[in-house]
Amino acid sequence: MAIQLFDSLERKLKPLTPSHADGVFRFYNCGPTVYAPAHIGNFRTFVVNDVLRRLLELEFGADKVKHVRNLTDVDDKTIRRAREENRPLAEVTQQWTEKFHADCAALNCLPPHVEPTATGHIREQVDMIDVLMKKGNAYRAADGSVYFKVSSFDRYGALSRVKERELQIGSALSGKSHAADADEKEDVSDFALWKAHKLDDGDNAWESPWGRGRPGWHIECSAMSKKHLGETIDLHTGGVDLLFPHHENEIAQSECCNGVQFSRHWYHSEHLLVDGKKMSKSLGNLYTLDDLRKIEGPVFNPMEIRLALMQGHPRKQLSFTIHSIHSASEALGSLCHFYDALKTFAKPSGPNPRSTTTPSRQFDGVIDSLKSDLNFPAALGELFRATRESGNTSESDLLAFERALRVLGLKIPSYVNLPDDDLAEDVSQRMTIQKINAIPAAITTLAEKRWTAKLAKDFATADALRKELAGLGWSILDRKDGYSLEPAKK
RNA sequence: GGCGCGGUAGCCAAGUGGUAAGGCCGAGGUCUGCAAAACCUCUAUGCGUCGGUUCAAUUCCGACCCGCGCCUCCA
Repeated sequence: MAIQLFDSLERKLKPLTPSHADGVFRFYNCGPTVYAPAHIGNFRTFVVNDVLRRLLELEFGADKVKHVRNLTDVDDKTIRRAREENRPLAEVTQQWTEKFHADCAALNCLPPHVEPTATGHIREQVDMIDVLMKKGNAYRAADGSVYFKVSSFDRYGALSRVKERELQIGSALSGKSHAADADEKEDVSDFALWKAHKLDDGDNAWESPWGRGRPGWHIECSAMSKKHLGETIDLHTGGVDLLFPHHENEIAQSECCNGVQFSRHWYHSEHLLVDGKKMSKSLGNLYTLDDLRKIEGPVFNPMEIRLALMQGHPRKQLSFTIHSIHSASEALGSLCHFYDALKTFAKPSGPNPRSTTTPSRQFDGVIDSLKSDLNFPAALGELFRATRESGNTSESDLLAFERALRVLGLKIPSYVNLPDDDLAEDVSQRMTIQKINAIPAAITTLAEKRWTAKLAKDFATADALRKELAGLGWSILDRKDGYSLEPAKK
């Protein structure tokens, strides 16, 4: 069964297939603008794309997928941030690039094979603009900026189905002018390919045939996609808000420049909603990973966030609340127990059983649901259902479970390690160790006292100490041969 | 005004022309000094409202109500 994915352009499910002779599936995903920490809405999109990447690799082979995701490191926002902080642009974007990478790693998102930057591809962008100028799809305005002439491209609006005329009406009705560039453009719909240098841009300008300036936002993806994946790519993805104008403009630029189809397939993931609205600073409902880390404290596990972000269908808006994390946390906990039980009872049959055992079909429903338009809720439903129905004894079930987890990109904290465990990456987060490290000495002392009292069957004292610990925000959990401490659940 | 999406149990959320996956919460049970954990069981005669088509509609069609997004260099 081929991977079926909704195509935003043709508006129907289509199978994903590589089109180039080398069999490599070419996949471009619009990345972040690096001027601030990404919020969890951004990460919803990146998690969706991460699962897609993992699914593609499962389908075509790890060496048959090329995933490119750009970094926008020069635009109004990055420049403004650098100016406000009185720092060089490159320093600011470097800082936020590193933060982005750290957050992605925490969420277990695989790095793309190529992560090109806009400032690293000025030449490629200039070259494309040059072709567009020569072909008559672009013009230079009085101030030295270069604009794409939307009326020169018949198919403009095919993706967003927004007709040029309606666009103008819309602009007029909303009473908002396209402020900065409005005066120089021949038509409201035209968009900047090259922005002439302004005072506020500072040093952030490059030479071009049209004078000093910097590239417009849209051209970077066209240029970098072309350079790293070729003129026709197999899939282009991003958040819905990029559908118009960003992706519409990319199609116009690339197809006018190259004369061939730009992307064979378009895919857009929907927004994460918080309090029923799209996240925004002005509404005060914007969460970064660090915001959630602060709220959750020492029990914070980024996998809970990943799981929470996967609760809804990627093409539908998803409601996120703090309760979502709690819900995901509990669900993840049950997966942990299942995984431990499976590892304990599914006795390895040889020195390296994983290499000779075939995964069972127990968790195929997970993969099948993902292949069916990335149906996350259905896939997770299958995961939990199959978990409950599993006999807990089969080694091939263990392999099947691990394969399902890998595609979902879920890392499961585990107390049990098999001697031949090749899943170091998947069990690297040792919950116990993390938690023990975070326990203050005073708490440990109280817990020891309570344990002693319990062994002496002095339950009154033991219960009093448990209460005291609870008051301090810690719960004590008795185990078979001891106890463990955990921060009290909220 | 244009374009698009959605309204399913307390919350989140799949799905189907033939009678509602899954997760969380809640309830009961087993276990346990207690608690927790774990495990088991239960929890929508109903899928925004009103019509229509049909042997049969939550699922198709129409109208209406409500919510959200894009039309601003927002994932």
